[in-house]
Amino acid sequence: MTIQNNNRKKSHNSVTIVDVARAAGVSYSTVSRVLSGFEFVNDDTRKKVLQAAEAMGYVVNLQARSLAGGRSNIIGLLAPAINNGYISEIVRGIDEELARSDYDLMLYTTHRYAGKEAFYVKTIVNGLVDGLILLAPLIPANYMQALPSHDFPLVLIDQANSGPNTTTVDATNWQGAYEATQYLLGLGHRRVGFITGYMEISSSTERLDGYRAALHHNRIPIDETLIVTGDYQSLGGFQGTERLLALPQPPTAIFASNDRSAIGAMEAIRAHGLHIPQDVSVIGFDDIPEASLVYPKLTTVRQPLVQFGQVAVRLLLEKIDAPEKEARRVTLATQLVIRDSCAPLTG
Amino acid sequence: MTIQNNNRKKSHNSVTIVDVARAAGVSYSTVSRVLSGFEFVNDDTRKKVLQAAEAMGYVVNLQARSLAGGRSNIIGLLAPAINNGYISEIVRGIDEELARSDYDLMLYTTHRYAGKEAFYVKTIVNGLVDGLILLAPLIPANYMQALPSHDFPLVLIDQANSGPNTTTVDATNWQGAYEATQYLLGLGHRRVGFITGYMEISSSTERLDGYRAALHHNRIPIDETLIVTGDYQSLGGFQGTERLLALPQPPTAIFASNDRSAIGAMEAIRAHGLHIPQDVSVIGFDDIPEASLVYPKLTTVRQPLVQFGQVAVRLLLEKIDAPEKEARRVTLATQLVIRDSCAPLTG
DNA sequence: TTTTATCTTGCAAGCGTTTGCAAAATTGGC
DNA sequence: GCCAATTTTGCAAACGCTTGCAAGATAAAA
Repeated sequence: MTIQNNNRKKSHNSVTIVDVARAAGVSYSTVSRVLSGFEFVNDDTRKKVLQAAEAMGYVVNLQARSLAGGRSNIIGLLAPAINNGYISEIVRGIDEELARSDYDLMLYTTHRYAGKEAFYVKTIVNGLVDGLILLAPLIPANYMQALPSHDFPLVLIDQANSGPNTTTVDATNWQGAYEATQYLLGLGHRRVGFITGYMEISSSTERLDGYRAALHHNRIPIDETLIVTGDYQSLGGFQGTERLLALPQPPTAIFASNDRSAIGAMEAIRAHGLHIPQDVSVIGFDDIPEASLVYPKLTTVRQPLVQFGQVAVRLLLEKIDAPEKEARRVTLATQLVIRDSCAPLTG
Repeated sequence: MTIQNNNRKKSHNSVTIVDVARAAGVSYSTVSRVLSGFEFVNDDTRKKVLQAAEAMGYVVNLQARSLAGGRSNIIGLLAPAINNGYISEIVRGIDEELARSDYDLMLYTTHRYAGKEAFYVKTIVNGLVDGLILLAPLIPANYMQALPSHDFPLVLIDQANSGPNTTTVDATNWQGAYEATQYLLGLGHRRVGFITGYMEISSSTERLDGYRAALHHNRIPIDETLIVTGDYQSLGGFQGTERLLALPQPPTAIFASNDRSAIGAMEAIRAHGLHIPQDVSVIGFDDIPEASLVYPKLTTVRQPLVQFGQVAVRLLLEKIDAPEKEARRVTLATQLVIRDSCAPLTG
């Protein structure tokens, strides 16, 4: 039984369209029309209104606008967290692209909502935002079922497990993993350890498949003991690597499903007194900013992270403008970035 | 002259308090009172309403609530960007603390608003958010003057140049810089280069002062050529270091005003074919996650970044509950974190 | 000049809440 | 069992905006 706090006076002495209307000598609906860009307004009237609004320092009240059925000009972003390079690069892309439109960003971190996704999505979406970006959600369905309508503007980033009719942006995970593995094989490695990502997420399985395919095409039998389960986290990479190094025949190269786990792997390797890349080569995936900060600089498969965000926003705005339009899936190309963490197999 | 897009039907088939009221057999104001925790409601009524709301999947419409004078339960964060460890650590703290309350976060990156801060702050604040956090703003006044009332809930992080009556959280910049310099001097260094931060920001001047004070207390004359201007960015650190190394008598240690510029400094040093810490010691400030990723691991002055965010939120919520209360300034302690980038002066 | 099509504008209703005010119901004291 | 004090409820008026409808202006056509 909470105590109500009543001291919130309506101190918004703010200028409303009514004030502007009075100053400009027109009706408030005309002001509304000018301000929301309606076509059929006399140019003189428009000018008058705009001037008055400017002079009085009018700013729109987004709440009211969106309550009345207009747009809130806010889009929601649901991300697992924001404390890692992967996500913050994507968010940067989102932010940059949003800056070109006049939308603002509402940020939700999903760790808060474990188990109550549906409820929170409802709250979010209940008028507040015009569209929603889901960034690498574990189980997209949890969120999607809470959406108010089937064609509520929604874009998924980096998650392909979401049914056919969903707008998605992701990268060529399979291809990227294939090339990375190929690269390692080209350096002479035959025992290539693989640390998986979090296997609920589609990118993880795609990367694993790419790895398998590359071995297969090179007629290298797949040794299942070389495939260890990770979780896209640094610690997972560390632990997975420890298991790999404890093998009777440890790998000479390790392909980690993302850079974070690759960084964990590097630590584990060093903890074993081994050198990178002389003793063990390491390759990652993502090319987060940290990848070129670690020593040795990490060879990795670049995903165009910033572009993920930009494209997602563009797709979302499209969808907002035309909700009935067909969903699209945009797959961006990955690219092998060779730095210092891989060496040819010697001996 | 934009084309109006009218296809946004009110498809919010959402449950409103009126629906809940009907189902529970009470008036909608009673529902409102139950839902916003008003005291004087009969327990049975309360139960009935809560049940009905639950059963119907009611979720509040934040727009309407806040328009009608309630709280939006959203706080705004104005940050320069989000693509660096410094900020994302703080945001993490904010997010964590927010998760414990039931507030949500609206994120604004200020780079979008260059020169129009006042206008955007007005928009933001115009009903949308219950309070505002300003993260390391260059010129706080630009934002503050746009606030609707003098005691609109506002907290500044890491910016002390904001007049006396502002709630602020920052760290012991002077002290931290003093200790870092002291540490370098203790290692025998006498020529300690200093790369400043962006000098518009109070932390920059405080750190510079701390550096000066430490030299002074050790009776080491201050060589102004050893103090070069940076901007808290990696590139600034790089360029500053190049100037330092080009000096007739280059420094044997470099104190960069933050980790980003320290990382830039390290690159410059390596680019000159010198080794860290054997040839030049480097010390940073902040202890962002990247600091322990680089090679060698960066010795630095830790700021409790996550805590910045947490404390800021707590102060802000306090302020929201009691806007008339006195402003406070909370200064958190820094701490020297010794890693591998500094060595005793040899020869 | 009249008629008709096309622009412009204003009015009023409504979006989903909160909250002041007053009426109704309950409680307690005699 | 009655009256006053207190608790509980409902009504109605905002909050600031959008938008369908209809009327008034204006331009084009006849």
